[in-house]
Amino acid sequence: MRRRSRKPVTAPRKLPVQARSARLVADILEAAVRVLEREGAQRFTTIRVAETAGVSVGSLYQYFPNKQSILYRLQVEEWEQTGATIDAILGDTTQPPQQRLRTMIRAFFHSECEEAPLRNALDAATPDYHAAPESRAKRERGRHVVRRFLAAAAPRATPRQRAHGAELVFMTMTSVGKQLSERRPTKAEVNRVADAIASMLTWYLAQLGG
Amino acid sequence: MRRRSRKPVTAPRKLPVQARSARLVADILEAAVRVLEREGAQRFTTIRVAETAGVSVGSLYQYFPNKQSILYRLQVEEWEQTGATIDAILGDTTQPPQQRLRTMIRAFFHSECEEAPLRNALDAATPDYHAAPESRAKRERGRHVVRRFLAAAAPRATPRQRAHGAELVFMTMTSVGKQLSERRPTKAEVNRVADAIASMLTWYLAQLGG
DNA sequence: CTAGGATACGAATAATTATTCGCGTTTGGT
DNA sequence: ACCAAACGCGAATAATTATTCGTATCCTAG
Repeated sequence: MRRRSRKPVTAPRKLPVQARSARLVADILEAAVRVLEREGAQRFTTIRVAETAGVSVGSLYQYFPNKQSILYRLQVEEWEQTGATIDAILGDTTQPPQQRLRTMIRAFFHSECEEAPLRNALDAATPDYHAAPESRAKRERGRHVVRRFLAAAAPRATPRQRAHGAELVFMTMTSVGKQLSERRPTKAEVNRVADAIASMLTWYLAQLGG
Repeated sequence: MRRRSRKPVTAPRKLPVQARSARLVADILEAAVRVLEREGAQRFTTIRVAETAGVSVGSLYQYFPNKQSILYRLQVEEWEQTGATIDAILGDTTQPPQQRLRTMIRAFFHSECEEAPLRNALDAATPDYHAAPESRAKRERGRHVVRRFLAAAAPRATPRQRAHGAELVFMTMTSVGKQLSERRPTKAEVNRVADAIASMLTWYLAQLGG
């Protein structure tokens, strides 16, 4: 299956310099998404990705040191995108905090549900991604954004309380969003659950010192 | 890797009739748990399980039709145990509903965290377990228990509201519990999160018609 | 005590997979 | 037009794995 390799899985073997290789890398990443969505984590193989992309395995391995690196790259891109969305909504100071929280959770849940097959397969294919420093850094940044939001949402809380509150908001949001996405819910269901979660968290933050 | 087989993965190939084979089956299940805990889902192989159990692969395949059936059996046993605990706590009418909810969530979270390596590996090793009818039945029973509890916790809510409430309680509890367990938290952290979640859910149920 | 079913064994089988490597092709600068 | 580097290829390699099956051993009923 796998040869032993302790090299960092994220370091590319070679960087694309000509236009054709840049397109090749893009094609591979796009194909990887399609393979994950259509075949699932179990059937995510380098040969299948290469075939789907219309290139050969050898070409794939010229720009990705191993299979994991493709998956890691997709994970990073996923989180960067949703992270930016969260950041934008929570930082929109033209809205009152509770409105921001509700809007953000709705957006997050819908995003999770729309890309459910991809995200679930991606999570299943990268069982140790959470331990990776990249993942920890991304989530730390997410928690930081939420913590800054809490300065507005719970101004009278102590820093310690705010840290706990941010952790709770972040954890509840991400975990419920993930589980909800596994059920393939309707839009109405998503909104219902999102609003319930947002209401509970709003109440919690008010208790904390809103 | 795997030969095609469309037979139900849960049907045992043969039932143990003599004492030694009954012990063999027990040894295999016990070894499977240890392999999952110590090696993880990725390294869960039939040979490793057989070796750990001190038996041969051939013997293993005499009582389990395939690798999946071992994992499915462990999943079923896991959920039966925690399901019974939830049932007992929520049904204890000597306590007020909000107290029951808090106790149950604490117990559930601690149970999840204590067995985190096993549960996480088990989930990773059975990516399609949630689609299996056995799993759906177990969770349906769990939701039913929560729904019955809501009759006491939110007596003035409509049946529809109670159904939604039960879904929310169940989903929040299981998803947050799972995510929490992945962080290897201290007991104090577990209690803090459990109490926060319990408080939020209690407030939500009160809004619903407590 | 003994035969026949139950049990246990583990090397062999067959399939799958990640990754490599040598060779032919294309590209872009001069 | 030419050449060196970049690129692309895919059969070959090596490792791993689930599962089978022929054979040897054990247990128990009669």
